[in-house]
Amino acid sequence: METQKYSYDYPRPAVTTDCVVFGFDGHDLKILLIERGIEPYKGAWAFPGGFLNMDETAEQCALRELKDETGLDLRYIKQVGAFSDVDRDPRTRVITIAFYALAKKSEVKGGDDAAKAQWFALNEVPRLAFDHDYILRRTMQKLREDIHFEPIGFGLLDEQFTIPELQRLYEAILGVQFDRRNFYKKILQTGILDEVEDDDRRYYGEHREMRSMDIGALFGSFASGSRPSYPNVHSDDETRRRKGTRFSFNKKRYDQFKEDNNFRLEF
Amino acid sequence: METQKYSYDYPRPAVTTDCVVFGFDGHDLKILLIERGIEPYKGAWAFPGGFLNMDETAEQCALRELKDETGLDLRYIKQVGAFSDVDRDPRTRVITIAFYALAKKSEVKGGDDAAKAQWFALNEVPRLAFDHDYILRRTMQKLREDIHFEPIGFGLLDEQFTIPELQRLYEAILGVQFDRRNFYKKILQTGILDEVEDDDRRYYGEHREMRSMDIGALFGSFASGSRPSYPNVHSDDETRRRKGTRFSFNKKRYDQFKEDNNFRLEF
DNA sequence: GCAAAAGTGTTTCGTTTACACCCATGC
DNA sequence: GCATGGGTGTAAACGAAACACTTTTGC
Repeated sequence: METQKYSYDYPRPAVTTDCVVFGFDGHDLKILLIERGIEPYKGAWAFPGGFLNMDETAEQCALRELKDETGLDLRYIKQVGAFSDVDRDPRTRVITIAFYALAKKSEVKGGDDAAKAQWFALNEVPRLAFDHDYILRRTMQKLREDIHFEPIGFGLLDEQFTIPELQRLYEAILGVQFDRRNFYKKILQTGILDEVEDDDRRYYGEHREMRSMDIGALFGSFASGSRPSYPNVHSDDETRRRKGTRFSFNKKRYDQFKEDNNFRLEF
Repeated sequence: METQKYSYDYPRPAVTTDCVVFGFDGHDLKILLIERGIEPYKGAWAFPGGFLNMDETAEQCALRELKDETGLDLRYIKQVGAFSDVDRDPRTRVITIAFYALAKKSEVKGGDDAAKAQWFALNEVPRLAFDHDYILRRTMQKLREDIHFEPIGFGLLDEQFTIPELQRLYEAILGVQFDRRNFYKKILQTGILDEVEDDDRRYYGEHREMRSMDIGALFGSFASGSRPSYPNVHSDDETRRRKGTRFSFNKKRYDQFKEDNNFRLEF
């Protein structure tokens, strides 16, 4: 190994990114962790992430590391913040920029490809490496705040979903229970959901790409420099007709609704 | 100048902090800028900030640089996020972690001590150096979001204030107008304000220190490692009796109110 | 056919909004 | 004394919350 190749007038911290990936299997909110293969914290679970390259933004770094380490090829992440405690990494001074990402139901199922990556339900998360326990707590806080401003629910569901699925998701994120009738009323009267006709269900596969672009436009504040690519589509059993009336998300009406309501969708 | 003293196996970006300081003079929301004395962007206005030392957190760095460059000795800042565009600094790869801070009315008045520091009303902000225009936009967004979760209004006012002052502040931050009667009703029925008795006003000076500690406890999520110090108290004319009924902020009732209302104080 | 989950309306209550006049202060 | 800003109550409209039964689906 060549050492000491890069020199500067003043000391510099190393900079990494970490990505908290949320997934929802229809009942529980989960996060994706990888088991560390090297010291420090060898054998402990941690968020996917790694060192920043000089020619990429933090967003690009987080997405690249996520793909390398878990096989997940997502496109939209949101920054949680920088974590800069002096001793957070025992090796050297490391500052990390944390993000969270939303994986769709189908992607959660396909996620175990990568060797050491594994989904954990939120209440079964083991003790994590570094300060990742703290980062997780902060990220959960941010997710709960952001859900009022961003269509997070729809980033975690596939194109078509039922209202009870959406309700369970909101309940999992916010940790509360809603009355089913009130939830139906509230979400339907916003007009942001389109009921999916029976005929459309058969063409479900062809709609996927559109759906991806919609979400991209929605998260306008997200990673600006990320290049387009397509998610790993797993046409599992559940893609076919399930019980319940299926809905899809109408971006145009969502934008309209946000403008009319001070950019809030409250539950 | 000795060069190249610090060497690493892999390239590292430089890391800086920037601090957007908000102040409120009773009518306009202002921010504190410094005129750059060196290239790049010599002569342009920018946020106070500078390079991170190896033995300090980003929060500590931002507070230190703020004091060095503007004379403001604040204690509570909140992180906006990391900005990592590859070309945001023409010299070398620089990542900045941005914060915002709240200065009290009295501190705004005393702020011009420092040579090149100057307060600008939000609608009179000049074009800024680096990507600071963008950082400012993002910071304003965050401030508008945070005002629902944190007692930001009270961080920008002195210990005693009138309800119309508080209303003007909310209006300045959110960019909307409220009905005066409804504002009174709403803020008073929360119970988080204590009316200041005439007698108490004379002891105002002695209450200042308590007030500082209250705010510290409130912003529990703020800089954890910051060391205690006391603000520059400017006993200007307005410390003495002004027109209008004066109120102070009751931390205990505020905490209670937040718990009862899902941590939101909506306007 | 039985259990579990989906789907639907109405009433009550509290919150938000709209609105006008008198009072105190400073010039 | 006049202009500016401070201080107060009520009624109407709206949105949130509470609440039970029928239908459909999966086994």
